[in-house]
Amino acid sequence: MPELPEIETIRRVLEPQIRGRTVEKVIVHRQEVIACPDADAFGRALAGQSIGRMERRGKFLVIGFAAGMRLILHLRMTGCLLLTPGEEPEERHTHVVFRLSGGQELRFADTRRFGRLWLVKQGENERSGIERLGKEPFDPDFSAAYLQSRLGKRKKTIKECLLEQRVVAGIGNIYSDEILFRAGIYPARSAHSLTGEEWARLAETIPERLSYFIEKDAVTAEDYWQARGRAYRNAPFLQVYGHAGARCPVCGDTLGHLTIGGRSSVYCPTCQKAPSR
DNA sequence: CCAACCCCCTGAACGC
DNA sequence: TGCGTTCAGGGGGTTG
Repeated sequence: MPELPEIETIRRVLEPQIRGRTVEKVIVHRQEVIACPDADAFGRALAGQSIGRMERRGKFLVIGFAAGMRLILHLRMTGCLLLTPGEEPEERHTHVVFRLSGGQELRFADTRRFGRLWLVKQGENERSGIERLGKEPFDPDFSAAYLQSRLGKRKKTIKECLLEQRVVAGIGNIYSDEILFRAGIYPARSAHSLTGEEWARLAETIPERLSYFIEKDAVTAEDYWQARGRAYRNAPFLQVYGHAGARCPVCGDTLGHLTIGGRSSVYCPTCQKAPSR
């Protein structure tokens, strides 16, 4: 589910609420969601630790502890993090519970169990993939030159390229469609067919769209809790994703649908011209 | 390096 | 209404 804007929202809501709290106890219902170390070592290492900063890198969340220890989380499709009073009944599919000082619990729930947690010491990354991520869209070095150097010779479609976390960190299926629509680029174009001007437009549009959706996604701690950690509010602002068959908000043409790299894609046939051939 | 394919799970929506 | 099928906004691993 969540892509960069939603992960950023979770970070903004939770960080001020959990920072400085102590993890009193860890309860693991499903060991398989803990990628490393094993569940016992995971709980032992965290017990008594004080929570430091919570950061985002791509679609990963990283919670810092003393001595450089980090808890890395990836929510994948259906994972969610909920901070809730300990006396509240557990949501279905709650797999890991962090009991915090003050009576609150931080709970990781995930219907499909694709999400993973890694607890790593300073310098380690344990194949979480976080070390292999490409540039953050908000990195000052993020540029047309960077995109072109990484993708300019690729045969793959530009849409598939935007989904590659090793190139740009944080874009998923929804926002790749929104970005390509905004940039006026047909999603099934081969990356190597893009012009310099188009790379420049993409480099501008990627951070622009992502910040726009981060703002639209803003939510209070109370609303986040009410929605049980699933307060995704961007749907009303999506221009193309989920709107195949509807009118293009810019030109009024009928939005089309394509399958690209096995992923559903929506685009405007007028605003995003397909190559003639 | 790259592309093509496989796998992991549950639940909602769809089609008959 | 019921039931089988398809699809979903994530990523990793293996093979050629």
